[in-house]
Amino acid sequence: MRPTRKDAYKLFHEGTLALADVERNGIKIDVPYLKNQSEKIKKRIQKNQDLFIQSELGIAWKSVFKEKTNFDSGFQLSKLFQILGIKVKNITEKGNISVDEKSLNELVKSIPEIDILLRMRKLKKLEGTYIKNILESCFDGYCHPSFNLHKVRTYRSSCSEPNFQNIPIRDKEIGNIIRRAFIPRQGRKLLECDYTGIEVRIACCYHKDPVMVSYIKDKTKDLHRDMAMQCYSLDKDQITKDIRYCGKNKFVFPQFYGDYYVNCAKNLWEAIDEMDLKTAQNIPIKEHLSSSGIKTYSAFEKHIQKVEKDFWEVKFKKYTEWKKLHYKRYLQYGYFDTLTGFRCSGLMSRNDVINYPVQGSAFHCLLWSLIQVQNILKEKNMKSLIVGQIHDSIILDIESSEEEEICEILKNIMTKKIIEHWDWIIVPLDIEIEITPINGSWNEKKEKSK
DNA sequence: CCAGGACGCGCG
DNA sequence: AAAGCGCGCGTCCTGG
Repeated sequence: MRPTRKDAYKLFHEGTLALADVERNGIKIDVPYLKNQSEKIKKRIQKNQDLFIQSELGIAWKSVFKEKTNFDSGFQLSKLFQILGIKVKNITEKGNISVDEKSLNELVKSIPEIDILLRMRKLKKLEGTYIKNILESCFDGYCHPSFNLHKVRTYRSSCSEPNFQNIPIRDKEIGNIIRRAFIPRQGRKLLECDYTGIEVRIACCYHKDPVMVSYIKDKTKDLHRDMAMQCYSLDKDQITKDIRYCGKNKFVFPQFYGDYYVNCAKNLWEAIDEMDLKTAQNIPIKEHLSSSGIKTYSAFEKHIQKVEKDFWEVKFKKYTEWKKLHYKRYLQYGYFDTLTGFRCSGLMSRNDVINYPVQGSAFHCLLWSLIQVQNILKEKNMKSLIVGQIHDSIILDIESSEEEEICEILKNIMTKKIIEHWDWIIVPLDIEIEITPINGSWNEKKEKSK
């Protein structure tokens, strides 16, 4: 760890103490539920395996690998594909046949039993990585993950034994099963408080791009929607939730992290069929693109290249200037300092240099807030407890009667006090609060009405 | 037999 | 010229 200033040292010193409290508090686990689920999931895995063995692919697998057959082995599967002459588009970094979910999904049409294999993988991940691990690390019904501040290059935190920061949520079915196991103490609620779009906002504090700042300050503006419009050549009234999602996750964020138009174009294009994208007026996107003169993939790629050029050279000119200057300074000095006072040095790629300071400082906003909230809870002798942290969110186990006071404290610290504390924060910060019912589990969290 | 590489996959 | 950032953890597999 290389703090360059006293306040940076202080942040991590106090952060360590506060996180030690969080670790000691622990999060309550519904152990009987989890044990029951473990059995159920194991049975489902077995059922799928029985089904797969009898499938054409399963039989071929057995005839090739005999007693060594192992349906968990990606190595065997890629060998099998080679032998059977099954073509797979994607390859791994080391040049081997890729058998990840995306590659396999492309084969489902011609080999339907692949679906069973994918199902098995999902359930095994759930049981092996989550259910089993949480049960094993549970002590007296409480799980006490370790929150580390000394292990990440960007000065973010990490979490282990178990890793509380990667509990499934994107896959609804899997997410519900596992999050149902995280519960509040008797008669209480779980509360999760997120910083909304913290990395984009903290990036503004570095590049100070006026266009980006106005996107954040002006609530009628919407960058993800605007970029979705440009990428798919649409008007405002043609945008749907799915189309905006693609603008956000297949153009804007990848671009911020340093991706380039070839990948973006590919992902935006593939999403059209995968998600069956249609305009709000129900016109299929490819049809729409075609009538706007973009008839082939190659034309689409050229179009996205132009969108990218406009994005960085026209729209966010000042952002681009910062990236250039910041990287140049790194090349000159061999290091750079974050706004929060930490030094990053050593060999880094251009993308690393641009991303590290933002990722680190964004987390430091969360850490600083967590420390303040923890101190207030102690000073006021409150019963609510902080039980976890996930990069841009704090999770509390709250006494119901303290709910309103807790929300006030969170809002005050995370959106007001922090701006007073760090004068380099030049954009407003905002939070979102989600709460479970009394005795409700983590999968029942709902946004608190304001 | 163990350590570590490779891969896959979960989250922000 | 390069070509998306950060983690932890499970399994399989190879090489010492």
